[in-house]
Amino acid sequence: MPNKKIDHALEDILKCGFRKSALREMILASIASSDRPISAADIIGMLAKKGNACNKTTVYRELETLKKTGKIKEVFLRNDRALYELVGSHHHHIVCISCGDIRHIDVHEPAEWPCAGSIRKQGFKIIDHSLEFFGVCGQCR
Amino acid sequence: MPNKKIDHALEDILKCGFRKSALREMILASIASSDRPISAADIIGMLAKKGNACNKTTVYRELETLKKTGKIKEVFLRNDRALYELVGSHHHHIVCISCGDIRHIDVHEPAEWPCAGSIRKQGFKIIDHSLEFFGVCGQCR
DNA sequence: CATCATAATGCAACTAAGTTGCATCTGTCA
DNA sequence: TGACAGATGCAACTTAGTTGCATTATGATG
Repeated sequence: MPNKKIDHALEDILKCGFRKSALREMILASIASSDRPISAADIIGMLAKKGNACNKTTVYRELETLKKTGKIKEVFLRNDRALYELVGSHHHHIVCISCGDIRHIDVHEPAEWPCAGSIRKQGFKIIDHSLEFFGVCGQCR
Repeated sequence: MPNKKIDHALEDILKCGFRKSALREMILASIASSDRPISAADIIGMLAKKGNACNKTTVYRELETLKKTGKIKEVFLRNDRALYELVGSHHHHIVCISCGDIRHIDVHEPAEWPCAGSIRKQGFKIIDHSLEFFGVCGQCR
């Protein structure tokens, strides 16, 4: 199944001086196919299941490249492992503190947070923000 | 310097079936004395500087106890290490993606987030939330 | 289309955060 | 004050992530 979004991202990566490779495409596709942020271990597992065993070093380095080129972002939802998701529509998450399940949610946010002015006054340049809700999901209650 | 807040927390911990100990008090005091979330390694370093060398296992176990008894909370601001702060006034953070510096900020939030209703409708019980701003601090610009 | 610089990949060894089992010590309470 | 259970330290372990090095493959250029 061809994916325009992924193809476009790969072209863009090419312009940054990186190359196209089957593995790069598969790793990007894994992240794109998931409806929640996934870890390096998740990616290795997904590729292995499709018969594409892949070294963990390669995955970690690839995640670094995709991050540098702005294709994916790292999200901080638990400390034991890094999670990654496609950069795209801005959204937030609900995290179950019991089973660890993570889902996307849409939040109507103010165009400008009330605190943004005072943060800027400290000389801090805001690049991104996160808003996450922690609790117990329906399954775990 | 005696600290009422810490003494009260220790009394409360006692009621939970745990005991008072010099180390427990020092670890709690370390966290309380910092104006930003700190890591297990930070705590070990702070205690060592005061001449109170302490095993890392003890620190990790203590952090677990303090978390269970609701005295501290773990915050998710970077994946490479867990950070802890005192439970108390609800607040948020600004995180410098260049130097890693983390500071508290006060945010005027809505009493109820617009999305809270739809999250609850999914059967998810919200216990806590986080709102963090990532960017570049004045020092790093 | 052949060449070549450089990016991509894998492997093994390593680092560092955090965990576990076990022996010993100590605070609390009857 | 004696005993039980929690607190502590130590060593060994687990696991996410990193690094150095050798090999392979991509794509720009002539």
